Amino acid sequence: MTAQRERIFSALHGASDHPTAEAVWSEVRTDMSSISLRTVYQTLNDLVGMGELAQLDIGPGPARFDPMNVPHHHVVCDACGRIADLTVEFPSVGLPDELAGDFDVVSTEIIFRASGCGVCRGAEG
Amino acid sequence: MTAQRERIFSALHGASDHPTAEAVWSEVRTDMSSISLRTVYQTLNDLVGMGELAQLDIGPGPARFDPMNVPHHHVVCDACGRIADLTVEFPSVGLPDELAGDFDVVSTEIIFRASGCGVCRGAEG
DNA sequence: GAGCTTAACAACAACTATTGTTGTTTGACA
DNA sequence: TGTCAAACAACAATAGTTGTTGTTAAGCTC
Ligand SMILES: [Mn+2]
Ligand SMILES: [Mn+2]
Ligand SMILES: [Zn+2]
Ligand SMILES: [Zn+2]
Repeated sequence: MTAQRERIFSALHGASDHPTAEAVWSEVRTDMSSISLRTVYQTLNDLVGMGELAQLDIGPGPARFDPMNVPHHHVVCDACGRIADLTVEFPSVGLPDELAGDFDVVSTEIIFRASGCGVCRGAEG
Repeated sequence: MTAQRERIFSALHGASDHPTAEAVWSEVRTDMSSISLRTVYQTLNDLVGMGELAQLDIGPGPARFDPMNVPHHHVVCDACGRIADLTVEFPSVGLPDELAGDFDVVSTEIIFRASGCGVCRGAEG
């Protein structure tokens, strides 16, 4: 673990908003002005590979990175882009028997999509 | 509705595999050799805007387009990229009360991720 | 059917997000 | 201190998608 890796890791754990790679870069550059965006991408990919981070690809735009390493779900506001965590479990959600033999399911993601949220509504009045 | 639009629309309804824009382009070009990829993207976007199609952004790579206009869920094989439809409903899945006031939820997507599937397994032996 | 109008089109350029490449730095260790 | 490997920064390139613009073609008027 190099200084860059540690700094990126801590930046992510300090952010609860599922930042993009560029957002992480922005944050990290306040301390390490010479770090390259390439290194941030590389490190984030490594951490995802190690299972330390999750990568969220929710709709168009850049990938978001998620420091929470317990499985959880998300609520996405399509108006402002906010992504909230949802630690609730839904044990009743499973693949029907007819498909269970076809697919080796390893995880289940639930995404609630919203047309607006408290932050949006608050921002405009 | 122009000939191009009609052809793109029919190409999508003839494909059950959630094709990419490029795949649609490939298919359509067998008949209309001069159609541009730009037109395919434009038309697909228009159809999504009209609610005739859904756009799926599942993980990295190009967007996939979905002709089924009843809400449904998906099973994704991360090994081969196959995406299967799941018309089962999960009525028990909803946003917990504590967040229901914050987010104006308009839809719910469930994605089952698989590490392999019948097609993969069959293909290698 | 010629002339006007407008929407859609093809061609091409630009852009965003991400990854490939390569030479340099850094830090562990002999 | 010299050797080595891993990680890095700089830069180039790629994939996917959208912006722009001049051209074509369909619909309407007379
Ligand atoms: Mn999360
Ligand atoms: Mn589908
Ligand atoms: Zn919002
Ligand atoms: Zn498969």
